[in-house]
Amino acid sequence: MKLKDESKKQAILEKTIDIVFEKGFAGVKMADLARMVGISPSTLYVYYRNKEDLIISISTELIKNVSQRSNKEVKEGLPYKLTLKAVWLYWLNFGVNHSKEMSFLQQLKQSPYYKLIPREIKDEKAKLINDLLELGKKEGLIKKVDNEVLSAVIGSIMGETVKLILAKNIKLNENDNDLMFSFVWDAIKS
Amino acid sequence: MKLKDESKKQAILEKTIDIVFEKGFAGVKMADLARMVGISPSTLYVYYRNKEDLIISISTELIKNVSQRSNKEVKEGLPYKLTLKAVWLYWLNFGVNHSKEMSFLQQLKQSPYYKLIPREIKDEKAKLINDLLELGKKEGLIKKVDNEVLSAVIGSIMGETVKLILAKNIKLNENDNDLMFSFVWDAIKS
Amino acid sequence: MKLKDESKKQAILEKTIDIVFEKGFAGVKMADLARMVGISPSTLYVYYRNKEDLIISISTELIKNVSQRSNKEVKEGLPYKLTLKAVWLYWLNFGVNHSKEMSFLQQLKQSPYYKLIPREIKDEKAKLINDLLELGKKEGLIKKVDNEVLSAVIGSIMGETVKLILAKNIKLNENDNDLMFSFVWDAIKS
Amino acid sequence: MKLKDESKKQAILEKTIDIVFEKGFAGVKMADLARMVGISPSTLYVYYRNKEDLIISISTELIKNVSQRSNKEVKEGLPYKLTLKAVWLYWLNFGVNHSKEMSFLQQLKQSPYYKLIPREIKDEKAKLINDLLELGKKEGLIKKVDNEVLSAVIGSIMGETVKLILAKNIKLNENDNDLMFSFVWDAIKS
DNA sequence: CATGAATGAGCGTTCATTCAT
DNA sequence: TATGAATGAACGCTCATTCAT
Repeated sequence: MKLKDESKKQAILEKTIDIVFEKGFAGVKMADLARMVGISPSTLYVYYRNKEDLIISISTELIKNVSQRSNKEVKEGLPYKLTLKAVWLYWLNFGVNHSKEMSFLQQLKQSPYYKLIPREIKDEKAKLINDLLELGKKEGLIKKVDNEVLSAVIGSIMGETVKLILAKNIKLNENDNDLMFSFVWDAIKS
Repeated sequence: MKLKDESKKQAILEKTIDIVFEKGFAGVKMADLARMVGISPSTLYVYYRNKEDLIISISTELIKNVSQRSNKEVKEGLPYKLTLKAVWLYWLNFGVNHSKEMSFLQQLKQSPYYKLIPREIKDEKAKLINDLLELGKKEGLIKKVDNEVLSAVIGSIMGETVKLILAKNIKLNENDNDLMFSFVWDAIKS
Repeated sequence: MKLKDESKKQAILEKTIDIVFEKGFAGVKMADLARMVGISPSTLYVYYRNKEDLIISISTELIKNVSQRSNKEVKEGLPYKLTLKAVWLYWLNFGVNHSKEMSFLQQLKQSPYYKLIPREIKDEKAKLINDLLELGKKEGLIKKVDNEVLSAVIGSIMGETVKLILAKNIKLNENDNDLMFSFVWDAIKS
Repeated sequence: MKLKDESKKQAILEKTIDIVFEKGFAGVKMADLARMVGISPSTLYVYYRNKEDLIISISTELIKNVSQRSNKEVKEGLPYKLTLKAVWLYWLNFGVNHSKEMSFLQQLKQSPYYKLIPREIKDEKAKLINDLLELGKKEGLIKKVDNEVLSAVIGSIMGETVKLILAKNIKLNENDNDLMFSFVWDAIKS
């Protein structure tokens, strides 16, 4: 398998996500990863300085990707609750359709690598939801609680919801969407 | 250091929890653990067949302990919401006062060891809350949703809440209790 | 080959010296060394924390050994020149009969490990000769030059002399001894 | 960076000497060297078959350079001791002013590469001093000892002297010159 | 019961070298 | 001539596990 430049980096990224999904961060072995990509272990070190750099770079790339995409879900002019719902649904769908990436990001937060990711990258990911929550609080629509608490609650509900949807192999219909969002909305609305 | 059987097993359990709290499951090294307990690495194999057996046994023991304790919190004759709140508060307090055990159980769920724990043990942990949720649904007080979904939501909110309380070093007062429980109740009530 | 404790450490020491003699410090490979001693590479790490620790420990041991032995060569009551000659001859003989150890110590000085050896160990080795040189200067017998210069000159002459004796397979007789010492004495006498 | 053949070879030579001075022969990494020269590692293989060839070629070049230069220091008609002193001083000055090259040549002698250098090149370096020593012996001025012994003594004293001068940052004045040379002369004179 | 000694299997990483362009 | 990409062969080191005592 002779792939070129960027596509090889892409392959490394994908296979790493696969491994983390199946075996967690501790299961990422450079030799295994290389074999899955179809390259020599030493070739990995052409692209990344070491394992840590590989994980951090891939994490950063992933966070940037999903952050950019979810920003596009915010349409002007919608009522607050619907905007929040749109973002929520986007993330829920993303989580269901990109469960490996979602799993990667969740496991990342509890891995020792998380603290090594540049603050600006982390902030980028949190900015959209934080802005939304601030707006909701200013309009008196949601509980006046620390953003960290609110977004942790939302995030954890979403994570578990995605896991359960996937585990039970449910297709999301309109009713399901409403139900799932009601957990969030009811939890945080004032 | 001369310890009798059971107290040595207890020491192993405690030190393992300490390590998982500080470094996660990947940080549990048989040699380190033995040193912390004050015994030889080979002695660990007198008590447990191998590392997996050690982790599984300790996890099982821990789950049994906390399950038994929370059962005692259910008093007869209280209104439903208050019973649920009592259980919630018990767990919240437990999480705050036994943060290491709590952390262990949370990390366990995402570790490769979780799937190796006997189903009956996992069920035992879930039984109390499942019974409570069934009751609530029968009385029409909470959303008619799969118990797994509901308990996952409750569990995840609690986990994050405990984390935040500990991170911010907040003492729980009556108002905080009410606020935190409102997240849960508002989320699941019908 | 099943050796016990101290004899195994001794075997590691000897084989390490052999390797340094034949291939220099850069040629010391943990796996090679282990094979030569007849143990597993990981067993080396039972005795030494890592390669650096192994080299430093062995160097320290060696320096201590030879320092102690040469101290015994100083007899009271001899004229200064003869005392110096006795020490010199002791070292020359030691160098010829323990050429591997000698080579080890010389190569050590130019290896990156030298700076990691505790100062007190290095001082111990230099103390005897420094004391002798100080005495010689006080009695007006040798050049009033920095001890470091003098001992470097003596040491370098000795090192080269030993090398040449070995290369040419010369047996030392009384005349040779006198000749070799004359290099040193003539160089430093005032 | 566009360099012509010879100047690129010169750059490789200089940077190699720099590396050996700073980190020793074991510290010469083809990739590092290439980066310092401003070329690609593979370009090194356009100029040299492999690392060994590179080291040997550079060593040979260096030996030739310094041999040629010191030959010019021998003026006809001077008394023997002064001729020897002139050569000695030339080398001492060379060692102090070209400490990197000097260090390279000294380290070379103890590196595994030394035995791979053609005998004729080594002889070329020794020829001048050997001729001088032969002359001295014929005139009955210096000890009738093997040239190798004598030149090793002279060389080792010089090496240490240069090291000490550099370490102590001494400027050479007339007295110092005399003192240092006295070590040599006193050692070898008959 | 307890352990000191030993190890095999594996991991992350380095580096001289090759090769198609 | 020059090089970017790739790699095989090592190397230092870790760690769960075994075994004789």
